[in-house]
Amino acid sequence: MGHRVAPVSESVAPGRPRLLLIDGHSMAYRAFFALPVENFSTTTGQTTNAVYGFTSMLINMLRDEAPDHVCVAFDVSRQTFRTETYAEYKGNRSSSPAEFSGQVSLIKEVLAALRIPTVEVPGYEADDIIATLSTQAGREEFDVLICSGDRDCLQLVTENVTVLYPRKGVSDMARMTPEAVLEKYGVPPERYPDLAALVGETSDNLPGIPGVGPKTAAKWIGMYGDLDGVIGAAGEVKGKAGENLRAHLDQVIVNRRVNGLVRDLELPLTPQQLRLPGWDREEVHKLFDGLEFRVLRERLFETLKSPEPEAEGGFELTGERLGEGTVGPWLEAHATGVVGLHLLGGWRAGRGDARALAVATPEASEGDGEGAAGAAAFMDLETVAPGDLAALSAWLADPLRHKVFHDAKGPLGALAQRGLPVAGVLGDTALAAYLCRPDQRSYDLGDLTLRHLGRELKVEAEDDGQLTLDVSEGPDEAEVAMVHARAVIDLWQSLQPELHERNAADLLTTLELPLVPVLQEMEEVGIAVDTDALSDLEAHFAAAVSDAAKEAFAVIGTEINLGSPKQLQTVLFDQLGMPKTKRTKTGYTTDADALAELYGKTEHPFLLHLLRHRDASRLRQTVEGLLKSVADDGRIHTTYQQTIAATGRLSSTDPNLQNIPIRTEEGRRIRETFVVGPAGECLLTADYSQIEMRIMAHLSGDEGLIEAFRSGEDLHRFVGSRVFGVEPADVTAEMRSKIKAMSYGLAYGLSAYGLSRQLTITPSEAQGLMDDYFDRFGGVRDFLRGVVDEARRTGYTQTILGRRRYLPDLTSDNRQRREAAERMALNAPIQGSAADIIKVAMLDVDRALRDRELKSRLLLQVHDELVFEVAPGERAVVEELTVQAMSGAAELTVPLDVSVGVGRSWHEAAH
DNA sequence: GAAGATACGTA
DNA sequence: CGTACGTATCTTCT
Repeated sequence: MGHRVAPVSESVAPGRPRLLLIDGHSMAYRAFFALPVENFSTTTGQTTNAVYGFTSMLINMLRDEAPDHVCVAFDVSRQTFRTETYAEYKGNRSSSPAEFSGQVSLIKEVLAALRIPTVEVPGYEADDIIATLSTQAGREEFDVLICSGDRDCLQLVTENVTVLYPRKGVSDMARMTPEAVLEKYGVPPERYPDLAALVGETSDNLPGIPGVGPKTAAKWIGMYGDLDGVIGAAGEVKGKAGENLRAHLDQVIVNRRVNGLVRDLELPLTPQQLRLPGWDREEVHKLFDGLEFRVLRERLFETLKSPEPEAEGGFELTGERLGEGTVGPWLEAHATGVVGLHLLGGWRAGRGDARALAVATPEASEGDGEGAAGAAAFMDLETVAPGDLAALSAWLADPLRHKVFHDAKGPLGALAQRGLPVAGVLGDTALAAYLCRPDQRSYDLGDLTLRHLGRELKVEAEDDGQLTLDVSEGPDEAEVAMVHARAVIDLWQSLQPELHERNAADLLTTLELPLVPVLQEMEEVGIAVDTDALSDLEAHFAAAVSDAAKEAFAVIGTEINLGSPKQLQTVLFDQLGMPKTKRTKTGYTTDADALAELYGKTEHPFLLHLLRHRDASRLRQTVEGLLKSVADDGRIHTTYQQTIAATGRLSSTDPNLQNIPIRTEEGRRIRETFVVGPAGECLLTADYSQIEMRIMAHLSGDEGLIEAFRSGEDLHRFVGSRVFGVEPADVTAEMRSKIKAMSYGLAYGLSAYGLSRQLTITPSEAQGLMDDYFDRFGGVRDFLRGVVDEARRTGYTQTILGRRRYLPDLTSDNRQRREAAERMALNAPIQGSAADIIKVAMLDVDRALRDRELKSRLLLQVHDELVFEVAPGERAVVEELTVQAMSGAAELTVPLDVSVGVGRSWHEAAH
């Protein structure tokens, strides 16, 4: 037998005991319909959607409500005292689907493994058990929560009894308190069965009074006090409703007899005996293995493990400001193992300034006593004595002295620019946390220490209970910096197991971490800009904007703000009476697609001017932004974000150089202003051709697609010839563009409907096109399906380098969220593998440039493209080693083609 | 002034 | 009812 784990309850603050009562059947049935049957079956063919949904709901309850007593009640059979009273009771219910029936016993097994008591009583329903327990518990000072999809339970609601009624699926619950019941139904909880008797309950096959809904029923109960009052006054109720009431009095009385819950059953257990005894880890493992519940298992263990020590306070500190002559000795004494570093200073856009450095050793290293405090030191880099600086410099540059930073890119650059290059960077806590959970929005050090260490990022206050006079004086800069360094090293150590569990340790060491200095240098170098040309462009686009605005105003006769969607809607739909477009949250869309469609319908010239205005002001705004970003050296230094995109891509900010226009002629003029610097020979761009489709071919192993890439034929032409059954030469431009749209759409989880919208064909034509595609490229279909299935089983997707993306929503009972997660699951391995590959290429190129001591530099990365500034005389060698590095970055079953171009501007270097 | 919504540029 | 981003602008709320 497995060892017991302490129940959640023991950690909950003392107070009134909390009892959770669940209607097992009702919730299981809800779960069954909330989750798609076809997505939940084990390899042996057992359907598990209801078990999954129920267990998921249960885990959420245990986590969010932290009950210390729990009971799940089940119905025994359909024969109850109610069917004796009223033979038709629930007579309308068809027998439950075959896939459902078998799952109830599995749910009972889950409950058994969790040591959650279940109760059932022949002749009675789960609701009666719940009613009895909640009545008893109410007398014994419990707070009671009832989880049931049966509205009859609402009669049990009191100040201390709340019903959680599922709104949608099994995760979205309405908290029905007395106030909520009154608000929703217009009667207090104890009168609810009176109301239900009048209105009827379809799901129980209890007919109500025709023409009487909750509003009328609530009004009557309000007037006559309760059902007896209503019945007594039946004679005086006027109108059709009154007639119907008199005609159906018998049914109403039956209804009321049947829907009242029994509160005094003989039960084998009292509320006190429902206390959770702790659960059986081993049995849960065995059971979940059989059910193939990987994600749920993790959620369960995460939820029910000894709860997080909630922000147990901050960090204790034993640290010192290093004075003259002490830096070398301190480092020798303390900084021999891995240490955390925290730099004070500033850095952005590749430039940095390092003012002071804090170093901390782990809080408790092996061999030390329990809670032994590590050492910490602080040194001011601006005032440090030459001898100390030399010692620090040697230590920083020593690759055998292992260091960990949080978000190293800025600090490494800042230190290097102060003449202190750093080697031996073993880790980066921001990158580590990102690789473990790439969907997080922030990897702020404070958030991470709270999340992983359960501690606030602050200096532990001296708790001597005394008020000091100078309350305003907090910890000084050095203390704060040392605490940060301590947090970094403690966090690093606590991240290790997770890093290995999630297969991310190698990815960190061999890919993301080595990329840090590469990105740092790209930012520092920047790209040269022809500011004069850029200013000319600004004027040009500004003129186009006011031109278009003038003409637009002339057409409609008023001057509105063309940038305001709200004002546009007034003009388009109210004043000009155009047909309504697709809905947005606040009205109707005025996006470019919709405007073009409107123009097709109305040919109204205002639309043309508006579109021109949009284009021109967009371009002007882009140019303005770029002009503002030009640094004193005449170059733009973007910042690359390495922990933002959940798929593993980089992103670029301040300014974003990954979305510089290229599609339109006017837009491309902006690319002409990105130029080679004065000392360079030219710019060189190198990009992967169709890398995502190649990855699709590789991952799917589809013979047809692989052949397409090996044949050297134009991809879309080749695929088109297969899909349409014609010779490649006979693939028309229209056929080719349809195929192109579909091929790319597949990698995004495009639906037939979406494809039809994009190609302006009917959904069934689009479906036909997709069917033909998959007939010819069945491997692609199998692959896409397999990706989602596997992700649902394991909880994550994987790239070719093992980069994971966790998608818990794949098993959400909310269809929108689930389908969104499915599309992410389709896309993540493809987009992410492409990101892996180009990162490998960047490392290889950087190493090659360094090894050969070339002066040319990598400047930009735009997802599948690299931009270099080529030093005089190096064009051929840079081209050669770039192609080498990029096409050799991964071994795929298809070649990785790279195309290269050179020119004085980014535009000219395109190809 | 912050926050949300809308629109749109790239791969 | 197509993935991944960043930025500018307008609107609404605090």
